[in-house]
Amino acid sequence: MSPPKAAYHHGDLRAACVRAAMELLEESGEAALSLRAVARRAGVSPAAPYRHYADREALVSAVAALGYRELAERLAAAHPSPSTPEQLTSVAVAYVQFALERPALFRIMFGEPCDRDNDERIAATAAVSQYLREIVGRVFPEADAEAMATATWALVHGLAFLHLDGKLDASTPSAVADRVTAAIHALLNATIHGGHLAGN
Amino acid sequence: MSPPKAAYHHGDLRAACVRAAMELLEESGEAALSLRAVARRAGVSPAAPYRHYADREALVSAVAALGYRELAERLAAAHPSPSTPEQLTSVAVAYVQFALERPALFRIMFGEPCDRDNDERIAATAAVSQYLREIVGRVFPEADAEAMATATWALVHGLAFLHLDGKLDASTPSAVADRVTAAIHALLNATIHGGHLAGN
DNA sequence: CTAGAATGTTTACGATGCTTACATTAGACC
DNA sequence: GGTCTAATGTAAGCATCGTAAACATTCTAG
Repeated sequence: MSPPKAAYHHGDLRAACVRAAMELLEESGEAALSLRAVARRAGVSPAAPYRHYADREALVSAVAALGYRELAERLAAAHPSPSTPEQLTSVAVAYVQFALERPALFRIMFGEPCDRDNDERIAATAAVSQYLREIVGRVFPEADAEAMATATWALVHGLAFLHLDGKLDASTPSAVADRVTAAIHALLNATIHGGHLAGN
Repeated sequence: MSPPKAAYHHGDLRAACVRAAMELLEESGEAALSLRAVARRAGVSPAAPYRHYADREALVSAVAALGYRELAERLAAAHPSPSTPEQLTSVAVAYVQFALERPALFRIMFGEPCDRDNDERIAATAAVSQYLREIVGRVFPEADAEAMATATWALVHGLAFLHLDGKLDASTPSAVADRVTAAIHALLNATIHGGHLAGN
């Protein structure tokens, strides 16, 4: 059907590996994500994936890159182009919920020493970063865009991890959404002893 | 010398294991942290650690717990009891720098599916959380303490991870400190289209 | 149709986590 | 002091893993 040009013996082992890896990850967590298991699931010998991925980490990076793309979709689905703090908040909630719905994937995307040489990965995270910067620029036009984008990403990213690690209660999605919303509002409304902080 | 009561065959394998594990972690990263390597370094048979730790994860949890304690010390050293935003910021910088100086440890503390049954670990993270809440209560007495503490921790935690993962440049400590400071200031000074956000 | 390149397979090695059965030693009791 | 028991460490072994090398198969170009 599609032009991925049906391949030799298997069909398209390269893609099948990422797919199998993603499935294993979602089904049984990161511990279950072994190259051998991926090969088994793809119906192929244990050494076959090495024709397409230099080592285990290369495969993991490919999975992470896919994860970034899916995260981007998810954020866009929450709101295509937020321009108010409320809309920004809904994107933040989507970010955290993505992390909670796919914890193993999220950990692979962010919780591992990352492969800085993987182009796919670099491009994917640059896209997320870029997307965030645009949003922040719209929502906080008066702020230092760079610093504000960093702060926003960090805030949301931190909320995701703290929930993921059980540091914050994540038993129900709505509790999470409320906490994320409250945290963002608290920060934005913070009045420092009634005044403003000295400029950066 | 000290009263740790010299033990049986080894001396104090339990403690020696955490120490060896921490060393391996700092020297060669998480990948090098195997139970066998720990046993080797402690000069003991590969199965010996199992007398003290049910499995690999139990040892890792012990290392993480130690990490929490060291992080707490580090934060206290930055400022014993911060009560201004500037002092809070210096604690935040210390948090991020701890993560960058001991990346493997930090990842083990926060980047792994955590063992929720480990008392040491629970107590240690509760302490950090409690400490943060006190600070925030002093610095932002008018804010919703709960939400504000959450937001602050998340912001700092997120900054740590984004630097750790190369999403933000962490080449020099001062660049990191500047960015952390700028991010916090940007958020606290954010004027949402000139106004405030609707209550919680 | 043939040759070479691309793709998978077999087999093997060393390392790991963990279990079971066994050996040693420390310390309590008499 | 001598003996018993439980705490501690050892030996040996299993299943799994990542990865490499040699080999086989199949696609594609000429």
